[in-house]
Amino acid sequence: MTARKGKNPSELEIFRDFLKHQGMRYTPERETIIREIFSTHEHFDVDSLYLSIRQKGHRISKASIYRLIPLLIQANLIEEVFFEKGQMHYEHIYGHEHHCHLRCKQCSKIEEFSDHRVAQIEQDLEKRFGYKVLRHRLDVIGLCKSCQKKAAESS
Amino acid sequence: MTARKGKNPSELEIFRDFLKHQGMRYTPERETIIREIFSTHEHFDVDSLYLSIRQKGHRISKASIYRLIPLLIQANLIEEVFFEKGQMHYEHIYGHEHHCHLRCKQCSKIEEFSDHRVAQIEQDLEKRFGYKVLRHRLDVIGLCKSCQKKAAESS
DNA sequence: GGCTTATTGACATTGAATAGCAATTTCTTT
DNA sequence: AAAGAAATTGCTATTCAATGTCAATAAGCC
Repeated sequence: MTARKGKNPSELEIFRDFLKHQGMRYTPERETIIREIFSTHEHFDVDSLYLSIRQKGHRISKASIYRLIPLLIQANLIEEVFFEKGQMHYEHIYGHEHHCHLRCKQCSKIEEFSDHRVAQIEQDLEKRFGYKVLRHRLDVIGLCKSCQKKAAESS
Repeated sequence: MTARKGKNPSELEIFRDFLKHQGMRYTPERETIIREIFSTHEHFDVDSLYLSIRQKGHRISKASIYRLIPLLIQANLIEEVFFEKGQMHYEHIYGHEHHCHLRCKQCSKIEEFSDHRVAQIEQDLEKRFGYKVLRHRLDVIGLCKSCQKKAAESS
């Protein structure tokens, strides 16, 4: 399906360049973690990432994950999505169509969507405030269909 | 300026009703905390709120603040804005014109803005996904004018 | 291969947020 | 207005995500 024609650099190549530029080193541990992050398009937190890496038989310490995340953010490969139950949640943004989130306040279900009007808003903001816009995060919070039904029944 | 004509209930009245509805109690401690939150339109975190309450001579424990915040969120009086340096930041949403944030990635400066197109997006989402939309949060991240200048100089 | 220095992993530490509990205080019910 | 049931407060102890420390290891350059 997504036949990569060798034109876009992979996330690993990008990160390798990023590290070299900073005088840092490319290690097997870092590669393993990045491969795992990019193996799905799901959101993740440090704990779930750690577990899925372990389940695949790799022995990597949690500290290495914690240390890698700020670097991946700096390299624009992942970003913070939301903070829930005491843990930050992330998702990779490279190689993944940008999208916004529609979240149910009650059951935490998430729908993804995108809307070109946000890009227009960004352009206007650049003109109005003189910012160079890098990215945005739009979270819409509401009640999903079934939670509305439940709420109506219990009133 | 903002002559309150007694028509809109105050945040305290709303919260009082909310508490009664839940079988909970209205206490002087809760009133003091709410008054402090609504005395400015600034963002706050638990620590800064605790300090400003103490500076006004009130003796309220931090635990009471931590316990009150989820209630205020439930009552739709405040909401989480962003998580930074290990602390959640909040702002009150009742009695305060809704707005979005344009944040500088480098220096953390924040510009507030609002845009009617977001309301249109919400309406479309309700139709498309069958959600009842309650609110949204749009954070645009970029580089402010002076940080762009700095970046250009040091390249 | 050898050298410099970043990185790893294990453990200790920090600090925001939560839980437990006795002493109070609210609020309803006489 | 007084009493009683139950929620709340403030203190302390606890949890646990995230960070710091440091010796051992390994990457990357010559």
